Amino acid sequence: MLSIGEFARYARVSVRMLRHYDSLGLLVPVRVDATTGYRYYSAEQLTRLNRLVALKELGFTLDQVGTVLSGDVGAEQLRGMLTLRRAQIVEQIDADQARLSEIEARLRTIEKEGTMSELEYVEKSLPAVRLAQLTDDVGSQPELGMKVGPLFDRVADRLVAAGLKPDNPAYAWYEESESGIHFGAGFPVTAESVDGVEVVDLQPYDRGLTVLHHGTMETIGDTWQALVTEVERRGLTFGGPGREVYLETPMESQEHWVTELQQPLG
Amino acid sequence: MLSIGEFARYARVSVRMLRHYDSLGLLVPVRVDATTGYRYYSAEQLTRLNRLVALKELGFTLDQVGTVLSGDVGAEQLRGMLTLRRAQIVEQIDADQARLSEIEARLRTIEKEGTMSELEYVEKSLPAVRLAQLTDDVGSQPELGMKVGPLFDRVADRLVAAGLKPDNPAYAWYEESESGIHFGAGFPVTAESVDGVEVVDLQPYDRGLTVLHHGTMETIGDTWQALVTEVERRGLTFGGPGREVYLETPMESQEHWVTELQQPLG
DNA sequence: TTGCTCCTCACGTCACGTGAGGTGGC
DNA sequence: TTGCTCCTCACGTCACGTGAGGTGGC
Repeated sequence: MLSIGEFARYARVSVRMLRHYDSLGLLVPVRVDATTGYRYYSAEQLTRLNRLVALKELGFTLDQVGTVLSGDVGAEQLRGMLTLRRAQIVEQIDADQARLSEIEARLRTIEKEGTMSELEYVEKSLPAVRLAQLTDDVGSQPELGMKVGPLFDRVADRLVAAGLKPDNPAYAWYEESESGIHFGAGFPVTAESVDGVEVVDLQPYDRGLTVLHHGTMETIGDTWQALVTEVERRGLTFGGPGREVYLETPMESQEHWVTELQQPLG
Repeated sequence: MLSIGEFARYARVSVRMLRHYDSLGLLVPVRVDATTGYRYYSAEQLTRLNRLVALKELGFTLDQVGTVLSGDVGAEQLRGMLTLRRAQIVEQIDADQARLSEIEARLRTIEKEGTMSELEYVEKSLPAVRLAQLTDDVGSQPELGMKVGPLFDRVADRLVAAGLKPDNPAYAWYEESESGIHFGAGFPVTAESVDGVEVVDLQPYDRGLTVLHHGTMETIGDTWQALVTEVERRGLTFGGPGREVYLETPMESQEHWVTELQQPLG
C-alpha cells in the first residue's frame, strides 16, 4: 500500500491529478482512511494509471478515458474511437501546417519590408444578395472610372421613382467579356421586381477572399491587383466575378469611403 | 455606423465575440449609446477586426493580439513573436505526429489481435537511487532464477546485522559481461556506507522505457523480452543496464507481486 | 517543537457559447 | 401587439495548478 505521494512519484504524475482522477471515479484508491481521509493505493493500480495516462496522451478527454477504462467497450468500438481520434489529429496537423506557412510568409514580409503588411486578406463565405441593378460594358479598365458612379446614380433615381429608397450597402460586380468588361451596379432589395431596373440574385459562395479598400475609387484598381496576386500566392482558384461592397460612403468626400473587395473562389 | 449585428455579419464573427473584444478593450465601438447601451461600429473598424481575427488565427492569445494591435511593437519584436509562435507550432505538429503514429500502431494491434494490448509501456525519467547491494555473476540467463532471490536474502541479513531494516522498494539490475551476466540486488539506504555490503548510487536517466510485470518471477524474462522489443519498435536506443523495482512483494505468494522493469534509454 | 505529508475547499485559466430576464423601435 | 435586435449578468467548458487554512505522525 502506497501513500498518494509515493504513488505519484512512482508514476510521475502530480498528487493533484490523482485526487482529480479519484473525484471523477477514474482511479479510486484501494483504501481511504475513514478518520484522516488519507488515500492509499496498491502497486497493482499502477497498471490502470498507466493506461489512463497513455490514453490521455493520445488526446482523449478524461470522459472518453473513463469509457475505455470501464472495460465495456468492444474492439469494434475502440477501433471507432481511435479512427475518429486519428482524423481529428490529421485535421489539427493540417491546420497547424497552414498556420505555419502563413507565419513564415509574414516573417519573409518583415525581412523584406521591415514591417507587417497593412492589408489583411480574409477568407470567408460570401452571402447571396438580391440586387436592383443596371449593367453596362466598357472596352477597358480605365474607362470604368467614368461609368460606375453615374450608373449607381441612375439606379438610385429609378428606385426613388419606383417609390423605394436605395438601401445600404451598395454592390458592384465585374466580369470579363470578349469585348472588354461587363459590369453591374445596384442596391439590395427584397421585392421580386422593380420598375425600370433589373432584379437579380447574386450567387452565394462558400469561399471568397476579401480585402478592404480605404479612400477614393481612383486607387481601387491597385487594391484589386493586390487581391488577385494574393489569391495566386495562396494557390487558390477563381470562382466567379469579383464584387465591391460599399460599406461606408460619406457624401462629403471619398477620403473616408470603405469598400470591401470580394473575390469568389472555386 | 453599423449596429453590432450588422458589423458581426459583415465580418463573420459572433455578436458575443464583439462584446468580448469590447470588454477586453481590444475593439471598442466608435459610439456607445448612453441610454440604451447599444454599440455602434464604423466600417473602418473592420480593418482592426480583420487584423485581430487574423492574429488569433495564427494562434496568438487575445493578450498577445492586444499587444500587437496596440501598435507599439517594433518590427524586431514582432519578428520575435512570430518566430516563437513558429517554434511552438512546430513542436505541436511533432507531438501530434507522435500521437498519430502511436494511434496507428494501436489500430494495427487491434486488427491483428482483436483487442488492445494489455501491456502499457511508459516513457519517463528514471530517478537516482542509493543502494546497499551485493553483486554476483552467472553464465547465462536461466541461472538467474536460482541466484537473485538468495542474493536479496543475504543483503537483507547483513542490513539487519548492521542495525538497519531493509527499506522498500528493492532494486535489482543486470548488465551483460564477457562471461555472461553481471547483476546486483539491494535496498535503498541513505547512509554513506554499511558494514558487510556495498553502497552505490544508481545513476539517474532522463529517459527510460518501463513496463509493469505482474506475478511470479518465473515469467519475468518474457516481460523483459517484450520491453526490449518495444524499445526497438519505437526506434529508441539503449542507455544503460536494465533495472527491476519490486513495488509490491506480499510474502504469501508471488502471485500478486508487482515489479517495474526499467530500461534506460540513450 | 520544527518539517513533512496529507486533507478539503475554492479561485483562476481561455475565449467565448448559451441561457435568463429584460428593454426599445418597427 | 408580435418579432427582431440589443442589453447585462452569470454559469459552464476542461484538466488541473495554486494558494489558503488546517491536521496528524516522526
